[in-house]
Amino acid sequence: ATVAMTPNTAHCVPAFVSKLWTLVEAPSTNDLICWSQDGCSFLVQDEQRFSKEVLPLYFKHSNMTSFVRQLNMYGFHKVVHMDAGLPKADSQVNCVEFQHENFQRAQPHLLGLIRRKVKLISVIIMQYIIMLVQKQSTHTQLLTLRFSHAEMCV
Amino acid sequence: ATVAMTPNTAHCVPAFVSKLWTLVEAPSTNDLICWSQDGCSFLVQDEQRFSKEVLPLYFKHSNMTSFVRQLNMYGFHKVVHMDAGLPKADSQVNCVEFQHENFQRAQPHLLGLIRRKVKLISVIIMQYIIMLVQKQSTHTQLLTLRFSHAEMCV
Amino acid sequence: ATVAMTPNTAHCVPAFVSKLWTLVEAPSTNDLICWSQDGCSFLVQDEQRFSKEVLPLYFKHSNMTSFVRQLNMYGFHKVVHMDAGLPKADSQVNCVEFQHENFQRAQPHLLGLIRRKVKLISVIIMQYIIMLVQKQSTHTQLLTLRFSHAEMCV
DNA sequence: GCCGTTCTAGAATATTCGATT
DNA sequence: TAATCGAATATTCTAGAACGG
Repeated sequence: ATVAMTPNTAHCVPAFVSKLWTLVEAPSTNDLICWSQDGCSFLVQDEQRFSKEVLPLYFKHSNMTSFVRQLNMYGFHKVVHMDAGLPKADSQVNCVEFQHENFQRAQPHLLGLIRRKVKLISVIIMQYIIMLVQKQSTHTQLLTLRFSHAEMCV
Repeated sequence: ATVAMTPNTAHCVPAFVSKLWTLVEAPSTNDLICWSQDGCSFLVQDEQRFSKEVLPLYFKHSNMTSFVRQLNMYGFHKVVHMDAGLPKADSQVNCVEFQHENFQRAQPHLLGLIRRKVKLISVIIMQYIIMLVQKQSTHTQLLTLRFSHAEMCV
Repeated sequence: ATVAMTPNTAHCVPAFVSKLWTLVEAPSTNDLICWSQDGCSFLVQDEQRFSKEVLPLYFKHSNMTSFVRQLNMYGFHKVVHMDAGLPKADSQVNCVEFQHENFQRAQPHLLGLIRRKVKLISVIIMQYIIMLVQKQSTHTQLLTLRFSHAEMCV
């Protein structure tokens, strides 16, 4: 099953999300990427084979890190397992799980709610402050300038 | 019994606490770590075997001191026994007991209340700044208000 | 060849850097990690095998991403190849290269100059604020006190 | 101009070591 | 002395930044 990728003004599904859905649904690659049992997350069974064999079929790269960067950019979160990082038994080797509240099996109508992240205003402000800081030669100058009593009292 | 460990949500159980609960509950290691009789604390019966055999199954180390550091970081306290410091009878050798008001047998719903100690004040300040930010409608307004106009124009 | 890891007052080599040097020098793993031809950088030939077979021998993990995070933390930079991102010929598959001006073949005396990155000035300022905060009893006091000229001039 | 890819950094927890009480 | 904590590095997950399409 695939999902429309064309921009439908209001509720279009981003290209990445659409590809991801197709990827998880595809029976041919279910041994490498598939839904979790309850359908609320998806699993990558063998990170190494997945990145080299499956990713280039959908994206312009074969790096797990780029795939994860996109997942985070769209608000997905890694599901942490109890045995994370421990020397693994063969049965449990290399299982990665990601989740997003609007990415669920049999719920394609939710996909349009998944949005790419943009910068927060707070981040923009902090960056502005840091830029100012870097232009100052001494700490005292900077600190005197920045936080004055009157400004901080709401 | 296991406890959900998903990060980044509001009321999730920290990974360490989740692992600890699993560890104490696990029947297979009840001879080394188990609940106390009243279920209000847990006991480590043989520190040496526990650290070498059980810890590496859940953590990236096999040191009792690292385990204790984490316990203290999450607000657990050692329960001091009356015979502490005395030459120990064989029956009492190597018994360590730790306690936390929200870590009790058959009360997993309390685990979410166990919090890692952090420098909370920094968070409070950041939230305060963010709150200030969110009260402003435009960037220019905000910047003018917070930090004097002259300073922000680089 | 190994490098002393003991803190020698002034110019001790950080544990990570020492391990990295040992790792690159070790003849037994030269097929997976070795010096570049000119000795000014090092190469990881097969990222997948390297991460699973070599990393756990030196670190508490087997993730390339954790290794790269440390490299960046110590000021190493990835050397970008011209064929990055292209469909790779078999001979060139999976070759990763990193470089640091003080990490060179036959120059172990430079290793002490490699330093872990520390927090940015903005963070230091925040911590200073926190220290001030902890001296105050109430929020109102704190906010007024915090950002006044006199307090911030160290 | 937004999205995708890559390299690097931020932020929180984890581990170690030594100081404090 | 024993229990707790501070601080530095280590590991993990997520985000910033630069660049190109």
